[in-house]
Amino acid sequence: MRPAPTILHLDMDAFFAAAEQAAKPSLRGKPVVVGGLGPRGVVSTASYEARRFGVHSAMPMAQARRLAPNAAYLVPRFALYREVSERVMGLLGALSPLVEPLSLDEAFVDLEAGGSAHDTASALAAGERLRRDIRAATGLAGSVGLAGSKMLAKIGSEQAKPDGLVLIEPGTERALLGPMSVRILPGVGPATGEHLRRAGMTTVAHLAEAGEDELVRLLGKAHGISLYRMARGHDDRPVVSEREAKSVSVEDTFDVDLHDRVRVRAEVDRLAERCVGRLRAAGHSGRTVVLKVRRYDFSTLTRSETLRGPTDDPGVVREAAGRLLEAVDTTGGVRLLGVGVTGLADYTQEDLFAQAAADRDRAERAERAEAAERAEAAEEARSGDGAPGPAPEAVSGPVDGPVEGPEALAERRFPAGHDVRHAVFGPGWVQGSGLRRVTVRFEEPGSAPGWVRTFWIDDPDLALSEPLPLVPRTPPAADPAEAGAAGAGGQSSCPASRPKSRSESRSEREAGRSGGFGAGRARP
DNA sequence: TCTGGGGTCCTATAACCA
DNA sequence: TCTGTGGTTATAGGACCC
Repeated sequence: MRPAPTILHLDMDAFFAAAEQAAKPSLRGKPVVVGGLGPRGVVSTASYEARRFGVHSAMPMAQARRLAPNAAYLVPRFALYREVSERVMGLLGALSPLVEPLSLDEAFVDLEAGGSAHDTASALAAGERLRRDIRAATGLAGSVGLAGSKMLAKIGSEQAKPDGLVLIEPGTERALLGPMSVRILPGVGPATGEHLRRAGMTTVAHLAEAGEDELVRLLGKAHGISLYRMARGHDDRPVVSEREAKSVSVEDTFDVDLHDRVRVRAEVDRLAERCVGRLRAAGHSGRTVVLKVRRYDFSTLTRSETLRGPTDDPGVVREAAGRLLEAVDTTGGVRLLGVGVTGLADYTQEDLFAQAAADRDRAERAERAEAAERAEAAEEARSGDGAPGPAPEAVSGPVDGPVEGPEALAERRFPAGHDVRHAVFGPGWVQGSGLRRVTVRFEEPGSAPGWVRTFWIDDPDLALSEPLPLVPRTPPAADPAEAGAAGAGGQSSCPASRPKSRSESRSEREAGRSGGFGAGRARP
């Protein structure tokens, strides 16, 4: 018996960028790029408008800026995305108790387990209803794939993008998959793709023809077997709702490579503290401490140490990470450091020596911290190419990348894209900051595109604020005026009375279907 | 101006033990 | 006692995913 197409895969379209566009009316229909804005940042998400310039996820931000110099560049606001995600996941939960979130913007749902679909027609109806509900609740578009397996449902949602639904009828898998690139299959990334290409296999059909033995020979047992099954359209992985975390880790890439051992050690200490903070917040302890070092040449190595029992003691993790660091050659410079804990448990074994060790450690750390301050100054002198001295405010701040001048200070206090509130002008968001000034655009999710104004960063009337909901939490009862402004997908009713600039006209053309959105103003 | 951050899973090798 | 075998752990690295 063929399975009914009752596995649903939801993928929100350009999620981070779309959420920012919904929050900021002037960005609708415009290229928006969300990601790290530092010198070594990469793109998290590009809006569809930005993708037309060739910008895509994981691309170095510098390259994105070259391709789309006029796009809006924003740092991610996870608090906002989490909130939207929770609303979406809530809607999925209403369809079935079997929901498997893959990330903030993606999930599988077993519709049959929830009794919300049992055949093609009912699955289609549930999928379309879900897309409508998501749009009503969040203002955002999500694409849906429906199929008899996870793999095919995911391929379906991929094909449905943007803002669509695709159902893959059971029985049509082989014909559909055959001509597709091997890269469509889960687990085939750049390395495996290249490996297969060298063996003459570029399409899914090639894999199915090659046979299991050949794929196992090429890729190893687990990978070979699973890939052969997938290539033939077989995938019986169940939707699992609860997954236990297996590790917790934090890592930082530095704007400038670290050369000084003392500074490196101080950073490892900080990361260990942060890691344990997260570990504890999750109610876990862990037994194996992992240190990760990426060197100046991007070569990455990890060193790990397994303790006698699980711990959530910051001193113990710090010490272990410090010991691991001692075995690593960092001459030449360190680009990234990370500290992680695996072998998670939900209890700790009170280590009798932990207390004593922590005491000893504290004394050592105090010494190191002093030395680190000196080293940091030296680091800056080496790499600063004439950068101005540290701003007074920066000195008391946490050790975090190079000492900042006035430019970086404003950027950190008012990160691009974050919500602010002005005592007189009300809610808005940071359009840009630097040289001790902040430029704010005064608009909010339901409003018309707003105007901009620039303030000094120490303006007492200006403060960062929490993200505003994209759609009002409790929709007002059928008031036509209100519904028009905030209801369906942020269709802000904004007449553009001002003549459009050339770049705006182009953006709107490129925006295609979303052309009804407000014009806004050109970015400075 | 090359290349983030937080994960998962798999493989190979070595050590240890019965 | 020597040798082989097989299982489990620890460790390191790599690929992949969003």
